[in-house]
Amino acid sequence: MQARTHVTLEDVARAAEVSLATASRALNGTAPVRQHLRERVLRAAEELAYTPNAHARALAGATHRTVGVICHDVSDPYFAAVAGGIMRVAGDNGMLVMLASTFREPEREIAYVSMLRAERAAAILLIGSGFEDPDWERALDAELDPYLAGGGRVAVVSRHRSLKVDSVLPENRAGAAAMARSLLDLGHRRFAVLTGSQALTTVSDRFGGFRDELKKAGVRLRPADVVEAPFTRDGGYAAMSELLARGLDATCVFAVTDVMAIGALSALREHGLSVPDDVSVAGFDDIPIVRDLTPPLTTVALPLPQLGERAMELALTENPGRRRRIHRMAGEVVIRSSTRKVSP
Amino acid sequence: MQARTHVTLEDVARAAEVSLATASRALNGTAPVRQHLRERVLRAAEELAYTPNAHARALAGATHRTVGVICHDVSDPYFAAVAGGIMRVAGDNGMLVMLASTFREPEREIAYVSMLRAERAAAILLIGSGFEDPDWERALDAELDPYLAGGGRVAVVSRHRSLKVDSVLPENRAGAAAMARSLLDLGHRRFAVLTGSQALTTVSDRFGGFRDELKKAGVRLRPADVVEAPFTRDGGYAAMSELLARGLDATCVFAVTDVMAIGALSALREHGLSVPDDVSVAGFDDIPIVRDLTPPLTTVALPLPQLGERAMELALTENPGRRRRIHRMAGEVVIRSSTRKVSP
DNA sequence: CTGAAAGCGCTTACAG
DNA sequence: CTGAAAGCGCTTACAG
Repeated sequence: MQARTHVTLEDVARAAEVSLATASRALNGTAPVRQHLRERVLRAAEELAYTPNAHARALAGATHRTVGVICHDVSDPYFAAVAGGIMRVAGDNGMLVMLASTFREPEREIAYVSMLRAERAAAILLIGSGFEDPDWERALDAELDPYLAGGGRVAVVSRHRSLKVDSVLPENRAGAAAMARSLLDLGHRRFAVLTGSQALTTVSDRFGGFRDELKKAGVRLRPADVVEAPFTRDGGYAAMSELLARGLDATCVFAVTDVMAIGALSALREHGLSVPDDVSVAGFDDIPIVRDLTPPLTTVALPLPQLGERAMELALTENPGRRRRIHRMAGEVVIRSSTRKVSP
Repeated sequence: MQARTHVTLEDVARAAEVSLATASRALNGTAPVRQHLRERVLRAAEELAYTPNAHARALAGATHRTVGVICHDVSDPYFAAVAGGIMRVAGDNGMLVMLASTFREPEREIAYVSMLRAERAAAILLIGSGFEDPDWERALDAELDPYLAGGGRVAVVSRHRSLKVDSVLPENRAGAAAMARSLLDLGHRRFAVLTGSQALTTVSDRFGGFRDELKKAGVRLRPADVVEAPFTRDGGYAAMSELLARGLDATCVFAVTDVMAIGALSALREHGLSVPDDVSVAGFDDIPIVRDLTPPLTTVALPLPQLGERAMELALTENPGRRRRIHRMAGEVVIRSSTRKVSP
């Protein structure tokens, strides 16, 4: 066992020959302290390499500058981009971020909310699609409700929530519909779609928006045209491979995320098919890497870092009306070279 | 102002009609408590949605399950991959990770170490290349030394440190040398190198290893063959563009990181040059995306998630000998299609 | 096995 | 402006 001997405020006060209260005030600037005393305190703190104990401060009532962020997977490029925005705003506000990866296990998410609650985080951010699962929603609310009741702030990105929490909502449905229109405009009539689990609200919104817009134009998606796979690069690769094995007859493949589209692109290349000459491919998100692909990917661009920034700002900002604030973020179709015009 | 009323252990004890001590022991299992009392406590805690105050626990002496991780930028694919490993091990050990992005500002790094020290994090991980800057080293040590003296654990990835801290060290120099040999074997004799700031130890190791190995083979790099730029995709793009503007006469371009290589690839494509037919390109790191590029990138593969896992394990594991433990991780040259054979 | 009490390291009314 | 003291919410010897 290591002797965990820390320098305390009391050590500083003694060295500076002042009271605890004066040392505290000098260090925090919370109340005026005469110049020469302040200097003595600061010098003592410096010499002793004093660092206040954040736990003691938090316990004694000072506000704790810590926010919790829960995501599915830090190493996913989508989240990495959103996290960039979160970290920027957090850093600018002197907040420390506690980050947790759930690896898409709902129980982990609930466990982390509980830990963050225990840490008395000033705010909790939930990033990424939730599940349409009433049991899970209920268990999550059981953690979130008392947290909110205790004055905690919660903001979510990409989640429909019955709860009254502030939300940043990408317009998934509208974005996917706009993409459908763009692809129809290019002349495509036969589509295939690569989706993740339909239990994820993001997936069902994007898929639904795409499918409904096609339907309006009289284009139907048959069940065989839709392949569901994990929400990852390898999922996209697997889904595309399956489609190819069945004999692809679409002229255009829409993947509900760029990450899946990247896997699809690799599957097509390995299969000897050329994009966009043999088949067009489109994605959703506009993660940074997709413009460096060959061909660069057509996609629905979401302002990823801003999603994180807005969420952080909502969480950091007082909510006077106490009503749920919703910040919608539109996606924009960006046509790059992975899609081409065809004659219908 | 919000009334931050939390349910406390005292509330639970009262509801269960036991003493504070018994409630604490029942909840933590730190000492035997008779069955019927324990059940009463657990039920009361459940009903009141009680969450222990982590600050009070930490202050009262319980160990705090929190680790701090400091990196340059969460949204960099290199770090995202390393972070994946860190989060996995942290999650398996029930630790909460506090993550900070320095955006390559040395002062921020020092400020974050100080914050993590205040948080009494059980361990601090420093991920990513340090600078060769004595002032900064000294200021950092001034924070780290008292932390270590207080029983804190520190582990670093990709850093040379004079300090006695556990380290995970990718073999940058050897990896770059191996890459040089592979490229020489392919017949290349005229090289260009895209580097980041030479003040970063990672850069100087990789660049040095590459250059020295070429020299052994009698191949010299002229100053004009080396372009320094920011350690990012855009830096690689800019460096490559500059090289092209000057009239590229190399048959092979080595970028000291994959991220820079990606930018270089895009610059080449926009310039109408084909890789590898017109020029070969190689990188370093093997971030996940590079195998999905067209052409897939030749690179020195580092086991990125393992770098994070090892660092976390070092930090979580008692160090009996109290000596600096160094975990070296070899890189492996992976030849993909971005490089081709040429006749010298 | 159980409880009363001290103590962790701060902050902040409350007097002066 | 300064200090003595209470209190934040726990854990853990110390008695019993």
